[in-house]
Amino acid sequence: MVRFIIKNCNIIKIKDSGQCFRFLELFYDSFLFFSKDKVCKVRQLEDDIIVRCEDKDKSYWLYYFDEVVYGNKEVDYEEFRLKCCNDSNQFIRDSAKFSKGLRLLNQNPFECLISFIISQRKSIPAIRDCIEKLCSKYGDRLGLYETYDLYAFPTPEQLVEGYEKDGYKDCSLGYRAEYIYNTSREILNSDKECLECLRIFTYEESLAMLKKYKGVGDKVANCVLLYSLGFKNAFPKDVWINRIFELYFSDSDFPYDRYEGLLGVLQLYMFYYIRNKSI
DNA sequence: AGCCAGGTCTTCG
DNA sequence: CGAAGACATGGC
Repeated sequence: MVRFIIKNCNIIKIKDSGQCFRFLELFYDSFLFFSKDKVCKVRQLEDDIIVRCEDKDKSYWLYYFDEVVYGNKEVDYEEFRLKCCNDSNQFIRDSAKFSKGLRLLNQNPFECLISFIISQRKSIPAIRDCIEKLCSKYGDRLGLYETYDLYAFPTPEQLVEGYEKDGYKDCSLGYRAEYIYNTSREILNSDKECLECLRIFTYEESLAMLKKYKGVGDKVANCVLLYSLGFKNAFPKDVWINRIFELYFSDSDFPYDRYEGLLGVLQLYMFYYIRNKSI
């Protein structure tokens, strides 16, 4: 096991930001986070987090928490947030003030894609519930932590087999089951984990390729680009963002230019703020 | 009972 | 193009 600190990072805000679904609350400041077939334990300090994981997974989790970025330029989150705190629009200022320590994650692309296919017309607790059912039913069992059985996210192969066996029965997926099956099958049949390759294409190219999967529209595709493929300028527009635009911005005066390159971080701040401010 | 949930697909003009 | 309906399921 290895331990390391990530500075200026708030795991409680991250888990409430709607970008990831697989975590387990052990205590108010202590969580297990899951990604693909890996687990780590995270504890919140004042402004930083401590991560504990297997030695071999250290670089995986550093990347997951966007602390180390291969190829791309690293984001100075606090610098960006302070810039947002100076915006002329009050909603942007309030969102940024509320979001100190929040950051984007680099999730596994397949897991992210399936998760956001499930997300359509479901509440966040319902999404989490569906995903956990898929994992415990079709994913590899990782072991026991205290009283919890831990499972990996299913591989494309496991999801293909699972649907052909029982159609994801009892996973509450409804009409999404077929979307998940078709997507998993296409990915399995197209030269292994082609999703990772999308990093090297342009935003427009990768967006178009994701939208070819049935059940993946503009919003889901942008979530996958932003939360798993390093496209930090992707800007998913869901019902909440649309509400924000109606309430706080008159037609097309959103400051896209001012935040060009990191629009996805601003989107995260606004989504997190509108969903959590009253709590 | 009826509406909504981090939408997308199909169909029709 | 843009608008309108359909789509499974569960919670309130």
